[in-house]
Amino acid sequence: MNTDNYCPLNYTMNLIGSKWKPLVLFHLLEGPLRSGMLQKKVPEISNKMFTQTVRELEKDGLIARKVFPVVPPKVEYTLTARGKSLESILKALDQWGLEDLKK
Amino acid sequence: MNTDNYCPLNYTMNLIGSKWKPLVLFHLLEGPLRSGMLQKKVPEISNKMFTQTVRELEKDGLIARKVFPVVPPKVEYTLTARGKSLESILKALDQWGLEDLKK
DNA sequence: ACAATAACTTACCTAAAAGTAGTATAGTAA
DNA sequence: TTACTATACTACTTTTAGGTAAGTTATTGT
Repeated sequence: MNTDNYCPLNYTMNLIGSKWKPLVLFHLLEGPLRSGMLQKKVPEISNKMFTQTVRELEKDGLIARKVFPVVPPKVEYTLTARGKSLESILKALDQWGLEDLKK
Repeated sequence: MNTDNYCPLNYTMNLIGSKWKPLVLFHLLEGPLRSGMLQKKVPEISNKMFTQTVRELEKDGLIARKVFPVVPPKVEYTLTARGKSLESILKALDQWGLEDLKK
C-alpha cells in the first residue's frame, strides 16, 4: 500500500463509485420519493439491485428510509444532509453528460 | 425501458462510472505521466485492471497514449480536452471526500 | 373466500469483473 | 550470455455483480 499517494477521491469512490448509486441519489435531489417511484426513475435497474443499492446508501447515511405502517406497504426515501451535500457534484455529472452528448 | 426518465447522468456513468476510471483521470490532472508512475498513484489497482482501464479511457477519448520507441518501453498518458473537461468534477469528488472524512 | 396491492426477501443461476502468475519484447549494462 | 528494464498481454481462477422467478406480508375491495 502506497500511503504517499493516498487521496480522498478513493474514499469518495468507495462510497458512491458504482453504477447505480449516483443515479439513485440524483433522482432524490428533487425531494423524497416512495420506493416504487424511485425505482421507476432508474428503469434499467432490477428489483434486486435496487434494494441492494438503497440498503447500502442507507447504511452509509446518504439516504434515509421511512416506513409507513400501512397496507400495502409504503416506504419513502429521502436524501440525508450527507446525501444532499453531493447535490452539486451529481448535477455537474449530469450536466457534463448533457454537454458531452452535443459533440 | 422508461424513456421519460432518461437522464444524461446515465451516459456519464457509462463513461466514467467505475471504480478506477475517476482515480486514473484524477492523477493525470497535474500533467502527463508515464505508465509506471501513473499506476503507482493508484496502488490498489492490479496490473491487469490498470491496462484495461487506460485502454478504455483511451478508446473513449478521455486520455491519450503516447509511445516512445525506446527500450525499455516508455509510454506516457495525457488527458485529452475531453478528459480535462472533467477536472472540476474530479476535484469536487476529491474535495467532497476530504470534507466528509472530517466528520 | 380470494385477488390485488407495495415493498421487499430469498434461492438459484449466469455473466462480468478482477486477481494471479507467467510470458514477450529488445536493447543495454554486467 | 545473462540479467535487467518498463510495458503489456494472456490463460487461468476466483470473486462479485447481476438477473429471474418465486414467496411473504396484512389489509382492503370484490
